[in-house]
Amino acid sequence: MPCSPADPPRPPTGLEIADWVRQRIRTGRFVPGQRLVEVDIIRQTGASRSKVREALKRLEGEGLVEIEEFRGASVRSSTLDEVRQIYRARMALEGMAMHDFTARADPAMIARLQDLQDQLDACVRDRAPDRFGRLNNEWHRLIVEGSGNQVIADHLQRLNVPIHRLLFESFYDDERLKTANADHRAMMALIVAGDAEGAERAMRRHIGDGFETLARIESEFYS
Amino acid sequence: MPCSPADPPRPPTGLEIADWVRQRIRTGRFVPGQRLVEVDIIRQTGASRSKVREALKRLEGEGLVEIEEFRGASVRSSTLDEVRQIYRARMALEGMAMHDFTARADPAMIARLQDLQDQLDACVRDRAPDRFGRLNNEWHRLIVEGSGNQVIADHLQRLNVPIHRLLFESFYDDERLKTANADHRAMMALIVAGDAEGAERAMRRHIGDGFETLARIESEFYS
DNA sequence: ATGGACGATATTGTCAACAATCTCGTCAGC
DNA sequence: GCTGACGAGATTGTTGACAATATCGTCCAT
Repeated sequence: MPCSPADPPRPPTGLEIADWVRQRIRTGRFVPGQRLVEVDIIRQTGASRSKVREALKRLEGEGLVEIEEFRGASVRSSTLDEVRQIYRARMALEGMAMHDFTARADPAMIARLQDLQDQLDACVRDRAPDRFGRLNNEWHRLIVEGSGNQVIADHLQRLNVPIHRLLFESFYDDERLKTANADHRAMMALIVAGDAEGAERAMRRHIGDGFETLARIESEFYS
Repeated sequence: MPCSPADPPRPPTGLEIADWVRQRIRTGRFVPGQRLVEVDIIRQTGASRSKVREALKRLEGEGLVEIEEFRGASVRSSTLDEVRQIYRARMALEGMAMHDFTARADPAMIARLQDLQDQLDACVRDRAPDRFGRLNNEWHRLIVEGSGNQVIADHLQRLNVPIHRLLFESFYDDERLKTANADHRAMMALIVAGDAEGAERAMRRHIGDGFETLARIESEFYS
């Protein structure tokens, strides 16, 4: 079993450290307000201090982390109003992505989307909110990637990081799960019909409804 | 003349260096493809090397510069297709900002907007495309700031940096100047009438037309 | 017990020296 | 003249030591 000779213990790069921290923020392993002490990250990742500092600066630029002089980095927390603003931006950008996707979609992409849709239907039948959440993210990502607009894709990816957990939360409400899936099916129909404007409107409504549900569920967590 | 005792030669911070470089990229003092040599920036700004490197990394995160290992930073250049994608994102976000502005606008904001509009009219009469460009930027910024959505404002600011020069270019076409100003006046009317959806559609058309004009003018500069 | 001054420790910010790599001119060989 | 190897200088990447500041426990006076 010849193991490849050129990949053993390579020290992580700044980008990798940033990914590592970002991942942990997304999944809730690092919670808002938590301090990110350089030495701890060094110990856990094996990176050098420069790389860790570089990564934290990068995450500050993304708005994920707050850095105070001589007090270091901590996970930034969002207010409910900021979440609302993020959802508003998502409505705009994902709506536009849906518009362009519909105008460009070829049969192969539509087939991939249909495949995902079938799996989502199965999740609704089986009451599998967690899996539904994952596939739902895939579904949205497919639309955005298929829109042919990498700029919008990048900005959406950044917007989604701070609300990653919330993107799963609302599907534990069975009613919301069904509504969301019905939205998806309706959008599929509009895509197939080539109705770009209709699909865009539907996407915006869909995301707007998602926030309303969320606001009801989560409002207790915010001031 | 007591000069304040606590502001003498303070070394620039990383953020200030980033602003300094960003400004020079925006105004075309640094052109796409140009190498940004650390020592040169140090000499011109008086910052330490750490700060300069920090600033360049930050700008890389913003997509403004490209950093290659052991080759350093250079100003990233955009293809025409990327400019198109940026304009598409602007249509989405500024459209949404216009929607929310119209729904929220109070008399004071509308008055400030009207004031700017009067000055824009004067520029059209006087054939002052340069001043028109500056005031036009102000006009758009006022809409976005007044929308009450800082997230959208931030993302738009980032989107605008690489196309800053282009935002002035098309107004040297007298026809475009008049059309754009007519768009503005029409949007003002929709805002006053409280027609948020109409204003959003108008803004999207306005930006879309801006790109079309640009694409005609500038297409020769891109492959 | 309480509040405030003090100091030890922990943590972050800065800098300069050194290492790694690239760039570009030079020159030998064909 | 052309090509490719070579090497000096230029530029970037990395590390470690040191400085500046914050944190938190301790002790003393009241």
